[in-house]
Amino acid sequence: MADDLFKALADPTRRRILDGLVERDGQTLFEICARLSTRHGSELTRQAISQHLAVLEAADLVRSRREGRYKFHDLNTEPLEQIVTRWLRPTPPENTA
Amino acid sequence: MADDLFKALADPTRRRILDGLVERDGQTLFEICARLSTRHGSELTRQAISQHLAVLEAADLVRSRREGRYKFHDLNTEPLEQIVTRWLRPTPPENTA
DNA sequence: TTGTCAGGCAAGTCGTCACTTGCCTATTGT
DNA sequence: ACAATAGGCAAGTGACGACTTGCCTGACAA
Repeated sequence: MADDLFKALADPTRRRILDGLVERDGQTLFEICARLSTRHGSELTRQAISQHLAVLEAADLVRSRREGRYKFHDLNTEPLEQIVTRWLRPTPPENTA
Repeated sequence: MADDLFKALADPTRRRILDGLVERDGQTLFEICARLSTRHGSELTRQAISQHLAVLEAADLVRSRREGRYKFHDLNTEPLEQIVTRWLRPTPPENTA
């Protein structure tokens, strides 16, 4: 679980995909490809991106819904929450003795 | 920079090292080895751990200070802050010390 | 129905990463 | 001085990950 999460974040392309989904949620595979190509000079194949999306889905960072021949990808930031809280000193409980 | 950070977090052993440093900061290499061995059943070589520490240092997640023949390793959580804030919807700055 | 568009599966290549082995340096204690 | 301790450097191996190529399925429009 945590393994999938950090593995997913380890790749720069996948991080850029997440960046793109923050800007605009619910993109299709081709939209994501186009974005990576124009925004950043990515020359990756559609299949490459598709595989990246699979990894992101495995980490539950991206969820997909199918509609007809389209498949939309939505960002899920939930898993990110636990990342920092794992290593940050137990934040000062403020008013808990 | 971000590249080093996520690469560093991608490995489970390195994450456990960070866990250990949260518990007890300023450990030496041998202490870290011992911890990984006892706490988790790690049977990794000293050199393996040493290399992991180098990666963590490259990501600035760990800082080391040398004293005589000892080298102490300190956790630095600073780089972790930017992780979540990258993808979380712009959170209200409110408490920026 | 046929062509096109969005996406998927599978195998193969290549590079990188984790880990080991072997040897070396520096500091400390007796 | 000598041995033991804490750590470092470098080359080699094996596995996994990123990416490509080639082909296939399913949905929609003419």
